[in-house]
Amino acid sequence: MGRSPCCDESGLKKGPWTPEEDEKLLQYIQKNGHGSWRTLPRLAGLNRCGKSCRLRWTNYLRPDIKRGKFSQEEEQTILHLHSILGNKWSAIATHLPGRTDNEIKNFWNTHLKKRLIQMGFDPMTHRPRTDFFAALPQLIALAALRDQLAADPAASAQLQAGAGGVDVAIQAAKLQYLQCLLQSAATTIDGIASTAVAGSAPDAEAAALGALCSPQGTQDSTAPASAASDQLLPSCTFPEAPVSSEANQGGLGYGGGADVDVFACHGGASLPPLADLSDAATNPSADGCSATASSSFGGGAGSPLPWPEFFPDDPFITDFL
DNA sequence: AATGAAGGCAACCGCAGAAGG
DNA sequence: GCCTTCTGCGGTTGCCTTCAT
Repeated sequence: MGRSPCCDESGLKKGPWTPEEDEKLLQYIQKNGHGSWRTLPRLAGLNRCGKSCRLRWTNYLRPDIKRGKFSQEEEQTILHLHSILGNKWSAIATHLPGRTDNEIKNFWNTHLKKRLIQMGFDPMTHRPRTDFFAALPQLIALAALRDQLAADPAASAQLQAGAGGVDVAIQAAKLQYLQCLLQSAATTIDGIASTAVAGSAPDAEAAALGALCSPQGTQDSTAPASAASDQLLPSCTFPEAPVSSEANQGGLGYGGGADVDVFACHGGASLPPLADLSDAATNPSADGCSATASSSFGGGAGSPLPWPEFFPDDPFITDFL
């Protein structure tokens, strides 16, 4: 496992490529192919190491490189594959024609990852964040509230009918949300090993490929992709959280149970731009279903979480998002 | 207009596996 | 089977641009 000595050679140029260097490399490869990357620089008259040439070619000069912003469909593909494969950028890149692993990696690190975090998802597991211990006192208070309501249904009904009903409903909804997080945390702990190494598991990759290669979406739960995904990514849907049918049908045609789970986590189509989060917060709707249906997230698909639109200004909830 | 902060991206570094002798 | 070389990959860095003050 010797280290490549190519970059240890002194006197080789580093840093940004000049147009002249690009031209030399392009001309040479178009004429001769890249052959051995190690010998290429000398043959092409470049004072660079082979590694640098290969990187420049694969990430920038290759004629089939697609430049520009990632489309929503590409974004969905990345999210979907990342949820299954993890940081296997090259594997992900094979399913995005014209995109390089480096580009995808950068896009993930600078955009998607941040959005997931801001939405309260763990970017590695694609599951709701579970750092709820900071909110333990509130959790206890909510649990007490639940007990109180359970013990006195009449009072509960009265409260809900009266002026305080909204507050109670909100508190109950919070409680339900927290219970979901707790449940999610438990399953995360159980499955964290398999989830964390999902990308390195050949079966997982095969499953992902199977899902992609599947000629049409299928609800057949015996399909390998579905089965594998169910194992690796236990359902993380939220109570009452609507799973956009558009999301499962949209664009990619992955189909199958795998997509249901994965996109339920992400709330359907692509993630909203960061700005949209505040938009959603300032535009609460009357109920969870309509709230998500009317969300501006990702091309009109459902919101990932109904709760922020219930009580967008609540610091307790925003702490989670 | 100047300056600092933040974001985005190209490129480098080092590790690991494959291939060949 | 062992060693060396080469290639590919993922993580990280640093520069450049944009935005905010």
